[in-house]
Amino acid sequence: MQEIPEPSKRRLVLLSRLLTDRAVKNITSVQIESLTGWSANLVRKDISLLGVKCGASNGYKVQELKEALDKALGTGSEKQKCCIVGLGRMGQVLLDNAELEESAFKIVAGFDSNVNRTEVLRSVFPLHPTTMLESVIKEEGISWAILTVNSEEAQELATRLAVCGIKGIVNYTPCILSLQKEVAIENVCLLTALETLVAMKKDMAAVF
Amino acid sequence: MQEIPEPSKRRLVLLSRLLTDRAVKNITSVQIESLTGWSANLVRKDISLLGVKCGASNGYKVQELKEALDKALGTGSEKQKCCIVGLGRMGQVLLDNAELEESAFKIVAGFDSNVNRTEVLRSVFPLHPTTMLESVIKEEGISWAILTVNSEEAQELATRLAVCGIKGIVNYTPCILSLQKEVAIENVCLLTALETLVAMKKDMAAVF
DNA sequence: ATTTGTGAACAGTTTCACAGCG
DNA sequence: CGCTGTGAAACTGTTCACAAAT
Repeated sequence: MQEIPEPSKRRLVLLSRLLTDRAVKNITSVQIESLTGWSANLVRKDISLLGVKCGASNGYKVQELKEALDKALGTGSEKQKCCIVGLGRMGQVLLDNAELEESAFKIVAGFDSNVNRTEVLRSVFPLHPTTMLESVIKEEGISWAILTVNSEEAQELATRLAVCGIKGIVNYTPCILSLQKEVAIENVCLLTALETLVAMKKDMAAVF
Repeated sequence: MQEIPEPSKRRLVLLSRLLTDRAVKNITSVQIESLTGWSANLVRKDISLLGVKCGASNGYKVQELKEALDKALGTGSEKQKCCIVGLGRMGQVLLDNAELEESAFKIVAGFDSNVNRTEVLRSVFPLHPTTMLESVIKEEGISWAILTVNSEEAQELATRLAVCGIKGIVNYTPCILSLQKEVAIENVCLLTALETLVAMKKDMAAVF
């Protein structure tokens, strides 16, 4: 009994996505290789970590594999509650984002320090002033946060979210958030992503 | 002479960010550890890969370290040209994104298959119909793309970008893009980020 | 016959321990 | 003498090769 490696988890999340809406009944590790670029060997190893055997001479059964993935990834069961912190331009786009419609996630609250916004903006879930952050997160049992505030507020609000017991933050700000390692962070800011692309493509020879 | 490991590159990108606008002259690996969660040993190893020696008994010289990072990461020199593909709600938010203002990146073109949008929307750089994608990218010498189209168009446009010789794509769509591995991809879609957070926090025990 | 599943070998990454330097 | 810089050790993740399964 061992823990699934982090790189494998990241690939398995994407594999689950790859399998959704796929019309075929079966898929082989070689087909997955050609779709993702991960070696067929690696794909098989990753899947074997799930502890299910849903493949044979004609490849994996897509349906069974998808179910095993969702179960292992925690994406299958009931809806995970999220909140949006920061209702500026980016936050507003994510507010009524159809993307999450058929997903395992549900946004149940929005916050902004500008009361004008929380009163004027319309959404299917309630919007609150940031002063209510702690109480609403506790009452609603929110586990995940989407951070779309401006840079000046980012660390302070991240800290408050962490104190609330939030399990993870999707960070749209360019700030490096300093939090205890129990809080997972995914940095999705455009600038960071672009810089990472450049670093990946650059042949950075270590000088040795 | 060896290549810098990918995990190190990703950390170094974030380290560079951490150092910007930092008022202090010096910073130690232990301070970086407390800000980032990476062990001080790892921080020193990462920095040593740059081949510069900018630290001593009172820590690293922030200025020198920052310069070495930007040089190694390719983020220091002249502006990198980017384009936005897809001018829906997300694309529009990124259009006049102040975030890139003082960065190494410059958006020089936007594309959308809806000519209404390319004609009505205002921005400091020109907007073109998607039919112009190949010619504009070639003429402008654009290296990086920000993909904000809807899911249906994502793979087709990614393929066209790859054919143009684009070096990397920041993927805002929930699609898994299939491209030759010369094209770097950073997935920043909200759904993927949330699913990754859940997977990271879940104690996924491999069944052995 | 073809493809999975997996232990063992290999490669990559991180940690450790301590020499060297300001 | 505290902190960096770095080989060597320990650990983690990937590839390989082939037995098992259908």
